[in-house]
Amino acid sequence: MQPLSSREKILEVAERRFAQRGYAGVGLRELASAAGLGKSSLFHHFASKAALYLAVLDRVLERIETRIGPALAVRGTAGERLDRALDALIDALAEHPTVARLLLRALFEDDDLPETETPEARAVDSRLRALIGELGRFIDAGVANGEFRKVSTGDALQTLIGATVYHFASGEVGEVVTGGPLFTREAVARRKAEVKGFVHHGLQSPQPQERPKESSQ
Amino acid sequence: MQPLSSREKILEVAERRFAQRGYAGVGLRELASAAGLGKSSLFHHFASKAALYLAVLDRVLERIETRIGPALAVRGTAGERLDRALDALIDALAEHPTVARLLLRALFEDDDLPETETPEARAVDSRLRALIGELGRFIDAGVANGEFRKVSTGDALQTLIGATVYHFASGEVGEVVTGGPLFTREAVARRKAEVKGFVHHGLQSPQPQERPKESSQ
DNA sequence: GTCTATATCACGATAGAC
DNA sequence: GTCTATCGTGATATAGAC
Repeated sequence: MQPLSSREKILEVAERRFAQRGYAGVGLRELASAAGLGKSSLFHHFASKAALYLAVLDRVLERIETRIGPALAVRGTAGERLDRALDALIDALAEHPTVARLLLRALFEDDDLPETETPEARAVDSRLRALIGELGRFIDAGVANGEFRKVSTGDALQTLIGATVYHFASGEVGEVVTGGPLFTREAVARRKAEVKGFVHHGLQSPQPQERPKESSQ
Repeated sequence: MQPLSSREKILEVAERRFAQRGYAGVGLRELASAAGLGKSSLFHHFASKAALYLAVLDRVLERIETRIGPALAVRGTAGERLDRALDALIDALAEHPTVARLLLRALFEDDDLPETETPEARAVDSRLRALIGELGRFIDAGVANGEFRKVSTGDALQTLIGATVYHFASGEVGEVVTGGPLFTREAVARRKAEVKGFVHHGLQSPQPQERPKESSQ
């Protein structure tokens, strides 16, 4: 693998910084020098700070798409496909702590961006809508064929996003809640199992007072 | 009710601004004039921007505590108490769109604050830990008496936080996902029902291909 | 308790040499 | 494609009059 181009190096550094401190919290001077460049050189590669931020977001969404698309395309019951999609999504989020944080910050940092009518912004927006639409149609299909309960598709999707994206973005608070790190192999594997278990069976056991000592972990 | 004191007015305005644009995105000048004051007068009421931010957070956590505490203290099965706690939490989050956003931003904006060793910061931290501990012990109890599945307490708690806090913080993205507003009375009521339904029954129906047309909405 | 004025600094962005 | 220098602006915070 050849060494990173300046553009790629900038994107890499920017992803970490934006995930950690948010759009407004990152200064281009600091970012440039962390990428081994002078501040002005950034403007040769990206038209503005907002354009750089959107390029970072786009790259992350593209990575997630690449993982989830094939998982949803697999044949099988809706339950099986859901398991695969959750595994793929969690793998994408667990790959690096920046991913979930960027996604979660992007929820409300739209307000922060100076212009929202640029072509880059519309590209990110349509990528996100495509991903949401894909997952939504998939849940709909499961409800339609009777395999899933008659849930509100949108609310179910929100719950799944919360269970995955929020979790891996939750940082120190999440470590307090779970009592340990979030990104070790064991923690990620446990999260996958717990989310799938929660989705499949629900929190409340079907037989309240019966054989309380058997279920798998 | 007497008119708001300057301090209260500042806290009110600051809560909206910090929720909307984040810690780094808010300028004290703009904030002060929105509160009807000169910029320098803020420093008479709060020692620094960070202290103001922490005061805002503390006030929000206090409001949530006030709602959830009584709900958890009620007698009943773990399932009933869970329903009450979820209702109380969702009511607190739905009261004003700032609440969930502030909480979610607080997850990662700790990195943004200049000092984390001030007494105010420790007050917020201990308030948060108390709330988490309370909810955790409550789930533990439900698992211990066999009413809940043998889930990982921390992961279940993370899922519940995601289903509630994330949802009401999700803004425009959440509106795209659910296909409508998040804070209308109907949307909040539907969210309560969906979250409780999801928690109780799980997404996958117990009898995959049977009576697919009956369950409640 | 609020104000004006100011100190100090960092920000995003541009100009233009090399 | 990277650099130095600089513009204009707005940031947090302080000093001190009223």
